Amino acid sequence: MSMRRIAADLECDPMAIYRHFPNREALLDAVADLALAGVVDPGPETPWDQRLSGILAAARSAALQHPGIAAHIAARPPLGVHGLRLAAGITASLTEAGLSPTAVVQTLQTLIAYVTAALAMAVNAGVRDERWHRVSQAMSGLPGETLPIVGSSEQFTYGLRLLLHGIRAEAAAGGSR
Amino acid sequence: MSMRRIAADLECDPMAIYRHFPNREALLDAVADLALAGVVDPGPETPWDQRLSGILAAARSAALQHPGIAAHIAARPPLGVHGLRLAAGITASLTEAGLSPTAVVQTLQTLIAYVTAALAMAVNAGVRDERWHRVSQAMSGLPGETLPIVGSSEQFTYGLRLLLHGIRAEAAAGGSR
DNA sequence: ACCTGAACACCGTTCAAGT
DNA sequence: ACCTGAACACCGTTCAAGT
Repeated sequence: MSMRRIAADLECDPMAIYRHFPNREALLDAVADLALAGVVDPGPETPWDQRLSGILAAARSAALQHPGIAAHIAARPPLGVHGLRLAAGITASLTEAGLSPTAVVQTLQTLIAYVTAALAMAVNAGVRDERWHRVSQAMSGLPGETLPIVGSSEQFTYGLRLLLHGIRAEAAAGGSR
Repeated sequence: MSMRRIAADLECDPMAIYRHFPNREALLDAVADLALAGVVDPGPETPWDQRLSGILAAARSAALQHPGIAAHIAARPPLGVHGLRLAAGITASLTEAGLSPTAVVQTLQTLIAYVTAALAMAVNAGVRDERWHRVSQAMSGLPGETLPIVGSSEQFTYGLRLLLHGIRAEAAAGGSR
């Protein structure tokens, strides 16, 4: 929620917020970046794939700890200091993996797309989205109990593993280009 | 935009809409599904990876032809008739690829996450998001002209290729499980 | 010069009042 | 019984009026 709601929680006039931020979006950007402050980059000593997974998983769980802001993180490019710091870590990992500069940027975009979507799913799925449950049941015919939960960290890890396979294949195929 | 706006365009009372749909979300779900009506599934004769790419790319471009509804498609599970039809096509492709039933459901979720995120990027990036441009520049040091455009179909295809690599690897590793 | 809060132009939805 | 539209409880933001 926002502006009036935040102002009420802060026990101040709604307009006082506009003294500090030009608009609602700027305020949410700032909060979003703050939510990523605690995410640690394992750094260049860690193997690139572990570093990559580490950053992405940590960013995901950090965002989920502030569910109110997760939707906004999911919707905007990471231009705050912490967002850029993590993007730099991912970029370094991908470069170390052997991708060309162009491939690094494309893969960075793909990864951010994936994390934000996984985040969005986790947020508006609660923990188990009844709607998703119905899709899965309709498709698979599996009993409900064994289905992977939408937006779960297991589900996130699975998709990330697919992408890591792709990155390795891409690096092997065109690394020097 | 919505309810009052739609009613104005329809030249009717805003409340008349509530005679046909219980709420705004139900209306948008219906419109979203309609937007996917024209997406054709190449069908089982087509090799699974081409079928998969075909469905996803077609769904993406169909959604982008109605930019007003793309954001909603990006935010909700595909439970309309056309959404389920496409999900069934994807499921069939993944099964043919050799994934286990559980892997099929997990991969389906991953793919939908990716498409919806790519869609969201394309929508709120216009065609070239100045914010994204800044991230990419900060990261890569490449001249702006050569950067892949955020939310472009080339960018979409690149990420999809990564995922297809992952699916093939997964099928080869654990197909019979 | 600074800050407050009334006011503007919205929104989705409810529900009493009309037919 | 059906439908309309006034009203409710919001929203982000502007801007005139106060100090």
